[in-house]
Amino acid sequence: MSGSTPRRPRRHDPGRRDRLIDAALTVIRERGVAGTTHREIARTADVPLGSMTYHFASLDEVLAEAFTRHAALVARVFDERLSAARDRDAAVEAVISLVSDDLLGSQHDLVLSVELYVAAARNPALRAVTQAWMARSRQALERHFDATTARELDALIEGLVLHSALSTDPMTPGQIRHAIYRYLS
Amino acid sequence: MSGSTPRRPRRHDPGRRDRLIDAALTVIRERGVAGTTHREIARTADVPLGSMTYHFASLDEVLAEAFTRHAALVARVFDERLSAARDRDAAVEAVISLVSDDLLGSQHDLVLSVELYVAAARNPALRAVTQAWMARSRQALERHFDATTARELDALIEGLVLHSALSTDPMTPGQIRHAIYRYLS
DNA sequence: ACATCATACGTACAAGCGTACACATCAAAT
DNA sequence: ATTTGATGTGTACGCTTGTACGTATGATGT
Repeated sequence: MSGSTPRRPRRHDPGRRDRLIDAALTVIRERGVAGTTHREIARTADVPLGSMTYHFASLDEVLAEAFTRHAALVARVFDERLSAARDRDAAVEAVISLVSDDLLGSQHDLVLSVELYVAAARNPALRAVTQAWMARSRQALERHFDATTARELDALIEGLVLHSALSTDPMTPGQIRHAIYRYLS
Repeated sequence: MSGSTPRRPRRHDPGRRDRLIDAALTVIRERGVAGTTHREIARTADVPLGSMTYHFASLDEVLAEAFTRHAALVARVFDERLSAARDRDAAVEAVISLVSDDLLGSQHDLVLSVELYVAAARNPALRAVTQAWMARSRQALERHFDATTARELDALIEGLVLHSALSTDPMTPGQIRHAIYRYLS
């Protein structure tokens, strides 16, 4: 008999704030920023609504933290891939793999990035997140390319990924490789 | 004395639907898709709220029509610039001017495009609009470049514009030119 | 002059939202 | 054992939203 209602035995769990940020990312991925609400995040993380206002001052704060985490994750992948390359040829291959495997591999995360761009266009706090992220990926590229090339290459990558992700007919790894090689002459 | 309340003498005006779509575009530019509501559009166009539900079945329909119009406007600029070019060199200059002057010139319209991308990621109806638009700009490029080059160049343009628009330190026309020339070897 | 009916208007409503806040709970300090 | 204060919970409020719908209006065909 006893409590058939699934109890919520979760008093005092440290790291709940972290889980909420992860839940927020999940919700943004699935429903977009527009569909991201306190209630939806709480439901996803299986915590009561009140928990949101306890841990965050506002919904904007949640969004900012979620995007910061997303940016950090993507930036880390950039760093790892590029720091493993030991010469320029390897760096070029790393970039191609980055685009083909990491960025285009997970459609979800790409949309997340574009959502961040849009949100940043309206919200100055998020703008800082976007810029820090851009700066970091450019910096990773500068390990192997001069500053101008890094910037242009970064833009090309952005365009290829965006174009690809929104098209019904995404670019194949071979086409990605072709475009990058052509740019790098 | 008489009626200090500004009257609304606007019975029977044909083309109101069109004006509403324009007003919607204005609102999207200024407040983003998230801040676009029936009431805000009505206020901008100076028509009563009821007029919205009379002319459009839903808010999504308004958004779709607004984005379609935006896409058509941008595509037209592409066509005009590129059809005026008579040889490949002129086409390259046209592309550079397109990016530097038309796209980067109006910050607002750029954000509008990115908003469309995001909206398209969630809404299949808008996805069709985005794709038709992409197809058309690629087709304009194909007047002067082979299909592969057109696609890659289109992506590069997208990346340059996006990157530039979101950066505190946008690219100068000179930098745009440099990037495009480098890609086109 | 009159009837008709597409067009336009104002208002109301249910749903969902962010946020506030009083109360419950429990780990740690005394 | 008792106190205390941080942490967690449930509920309620005020607001905005999309949309529906009954009524008003006036151009048009007769």
